[in-house]
Amino acid sequence: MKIAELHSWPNDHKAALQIQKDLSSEIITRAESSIKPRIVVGVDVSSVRGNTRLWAAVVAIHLPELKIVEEAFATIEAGYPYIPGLLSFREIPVLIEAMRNLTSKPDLVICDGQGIAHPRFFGLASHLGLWLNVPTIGCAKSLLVGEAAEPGIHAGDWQPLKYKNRTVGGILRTRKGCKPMYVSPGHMIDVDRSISLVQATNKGYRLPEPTRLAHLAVTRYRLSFSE
DNA sequence: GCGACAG
DNA sequence: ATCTTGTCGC
Repeated sequence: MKIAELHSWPNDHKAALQIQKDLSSEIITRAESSIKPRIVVGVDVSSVRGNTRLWAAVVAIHLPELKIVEEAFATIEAGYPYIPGLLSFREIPVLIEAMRNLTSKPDLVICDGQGIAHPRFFGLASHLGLWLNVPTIGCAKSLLVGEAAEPGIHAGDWQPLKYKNRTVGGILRTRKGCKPMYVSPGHMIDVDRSISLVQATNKGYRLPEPTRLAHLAVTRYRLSFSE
């Protein structure tokens, strides 16, 4: 068990890398259940250049209607800078705080970052999923690691994302003619199900609805502090 | 050593 | 991620 490390925070980069390596073995890369999720939560974090404060919004959506059932927020001082590959150590504390303010019980969380499509197979979505013990999907707007063929131009077209001889996710065209999304399992889910659930939560925009609404919500929340 | 690099 | 206007393509 590496659960102790799950709740201990790294003092330096080297410790952070080791924690990711150790915890990655705890990640389940298959579907925990075949039951369709009803409550899907989108999460997003916002900040301001030149300031260390972070704001977070979590938005619970009901499937398949894609309607908001609840929103929750939190803001704290960042305890960690942004370092590619170590994003979760920066964003998880404020996300945990926001999740504590949510009364709905999520069946699935969609994160704005990578899952196992990560140098040590332990991106933000994996870290958050392990911490919350909830199925999670990483749905990022750009690539961190891996290689894939260019997906077709139509919505729904996708290609497997490979990294170090493993299929770690897929590059998914969520909207015709738009830049694709980088989808990977976070925890307790597999690649195929991650792809299909991102599509099931898409409402015709590039971003899946939970993520899109969380982004709008966190921007609104952050701006409410400067007035 | 060099380039790449989620948010 | 943030800052920031108009502009091009489906």
